[in-house]
Amino acid sequence: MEPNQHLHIHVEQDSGAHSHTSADALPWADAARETIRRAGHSKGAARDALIEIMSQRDCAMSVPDMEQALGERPVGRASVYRALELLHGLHLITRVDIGDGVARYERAQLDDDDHHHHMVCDRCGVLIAFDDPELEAAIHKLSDRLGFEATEHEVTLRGACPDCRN
Amino acid sequence: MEPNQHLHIHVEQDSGAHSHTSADALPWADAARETIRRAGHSKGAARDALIEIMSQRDCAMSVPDMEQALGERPVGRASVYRALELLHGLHLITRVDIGDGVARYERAQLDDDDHHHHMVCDRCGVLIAFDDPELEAAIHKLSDRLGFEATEHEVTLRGACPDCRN
DNA sequence: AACGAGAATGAGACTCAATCTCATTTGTGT
DNA sequence: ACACAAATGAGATTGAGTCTCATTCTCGTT
Repeated sequence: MEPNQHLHIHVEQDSGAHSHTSADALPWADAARETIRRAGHSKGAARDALIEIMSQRDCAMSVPDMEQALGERPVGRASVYRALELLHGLHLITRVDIGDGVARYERAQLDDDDHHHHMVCDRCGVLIAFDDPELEAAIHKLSDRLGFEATEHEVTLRGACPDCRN
Repeated sequence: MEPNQHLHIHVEQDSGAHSHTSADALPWADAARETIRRAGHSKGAARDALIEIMSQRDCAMSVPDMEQALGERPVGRASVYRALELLHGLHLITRVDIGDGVARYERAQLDDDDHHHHMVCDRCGVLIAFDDPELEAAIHKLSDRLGFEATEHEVTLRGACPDCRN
């Protein structure tokens, strides 16, 4: 029932396949470090290690996940949270909240071509990512009408995944 | 910066005004108690007090909010969480997660005419409820296409509210 | 109305993510 | 190399949420 599995689905409207591999990992790490430098920050080992870890994973990670992934490297809790705060403030990562009281974070997409949301299966706990142009369009139109300048949005579906429906 | 203010907005497409008053409060409390009874549960003072509190508020409440609202009445923490679990399981309340690590709950709408989502202002912390038929339609089409049986969904917009844009 | 099985309750211990403090280490410009 | 500022980490602290278990209450039965 823990979200330890991850899938990615792309809802096709018309075009071809859409890959969700970690091909963008390295460019993201570089872009992140560059953005941080330009924002006037010194470099630091803890933050660098965290960027390294996050660049290697496609799926949303919790802080405990990160601490485990860091393993060898001794990175203090406080530094992890500080780094996440900075990365989030610079829109380099996105916060994902699936409702279990644990914040998760994942790389923000450089091209907003790859923007996506999540479904959580109530039964097996699987976390499935998906993206849907039609949904994005509805959200953009909506925030315009509301006069709300939305810098971020998050959509979470909860229910039974295809496997658990059987 | 705390979500202590609440507004409700309805995005009109065609029809007339839509009220978001607590007119439905009493029917909801009755329906809730009836549903619980039919589900085979005995009645209990703590749960009843909680239903009373929740029926009087339109906006999403956190557990600390509820404990404060209960004030006089001595309701144990455990009973509050148990009652919420039961109410949620019976779809009588909806869980709202605005990303501050505190779960909030609000009455589920009896008619799904009044289903809504939330915007959180990053600056002043105001929590604004809205509903949009177009967004709902996009989500329903989406979950059909995904083969995901979504019993619940949640949309959260983050950014600057109309007031804070100035 | 008294009885008893099972449900509901509450005090408080406990877990764990997240925050805060502050002394120490590291990075950077001079 | 020097000095100041930024980054780091160990550990204390907070606070939401969970768990346990003894007690109280409900409700059908007698």
